[in-house]
Amino acid sequence: MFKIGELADLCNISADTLRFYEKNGLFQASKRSGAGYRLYTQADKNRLEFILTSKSVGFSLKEIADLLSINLDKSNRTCGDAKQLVDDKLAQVKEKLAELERLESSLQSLSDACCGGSESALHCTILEALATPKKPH
Amino acid sequence: MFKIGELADLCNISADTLRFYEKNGLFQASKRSGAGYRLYTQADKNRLEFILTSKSVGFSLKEIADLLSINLDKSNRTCGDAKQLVDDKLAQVKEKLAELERLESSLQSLSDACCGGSESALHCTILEALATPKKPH
DNA sequence: ATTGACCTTAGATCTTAGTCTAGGGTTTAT
DNA sequence: ATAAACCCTAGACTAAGATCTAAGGTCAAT
Ligand SMILES: [Zn+2]
Ligand SMILES: [Zn+2]
Ligand SMILES: [Zn+2]
Ligand SMILES: [Zn+2]
Repeated sequence: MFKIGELADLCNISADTLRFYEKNGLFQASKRSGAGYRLYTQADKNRLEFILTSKSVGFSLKEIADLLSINLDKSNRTCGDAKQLVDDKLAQVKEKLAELERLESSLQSLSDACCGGSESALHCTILEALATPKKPH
Repeated sequence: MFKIGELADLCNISADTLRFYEKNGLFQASKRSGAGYRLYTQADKNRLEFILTSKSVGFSLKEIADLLSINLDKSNRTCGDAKQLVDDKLAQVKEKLAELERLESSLQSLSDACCGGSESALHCTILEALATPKKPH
């Protein structure tokens, strides 16, 4: 059994984060000691690793709760259920990517057009471009 | 002169947002009416358009404040000053892009490996992969 | 003269994922 | 037996960019 600080160290997160996950219903210690200390089992640690791996591929805590509920009830849930969550997330990520690519290209154009020199910015193409209203897309 | 609602409509934002920008030092009405109503000039509108265009290429409000201060004092600032802000932002955007591309590829692998069918999720490769601790990169 | 649309302020609330503090109890080692 | 290191709770605070609410004042038209 691990105390909260031990588990936190093992998983490279803080004890505060573990308490936060608990408060948000993601993750509870299996037991408490006589003094009220949280005591985590290996199974608890596995569940936490599931959470952290999910986080590392971009899922929010709310989405991770959904993944966990599928994982907890595997035999009554389908591959389709799991894949749906992944595909929804993938779609979100692609959307953000597209937006960031748009920003990247706008910024690159701004940067390319400006000499970046040390003369005054009176005719700076960046400032001129930013002062020009853009039609909404 | 525009009242706050008029300017907001013209620029497709809310009056609340204009008050919020004011509170954050980005943007103030040139005048107030006898009753205390904000009154905006065409120059105010130009400044707002600068803000909104900057926002649309990804600058935060804090960064926009920097851009505005360069724009307001053009003759004492340099192209290099302006370009620096753009290049810093570009670097940030590229960083986020790289992270999102990493997420995209992880999610795509998860999705590709799962049949997505309607049988039980007992052997779902997605759930298996998420249960496998990842070494930190 | 009263309705409705508009404006004012200060302050609360939202989202996300925590971090930090205060005030106190427990365990371990010296 | 006492200090260090750990744990507990509840609740406040952070960033960012708004949005919403309450309570009230103003303006145009009927
Ligand atoms: Zn130049
Ligand atoms: Zn320039
Ligand atoms: Zn399957
Ligand atoms: Zn599957």
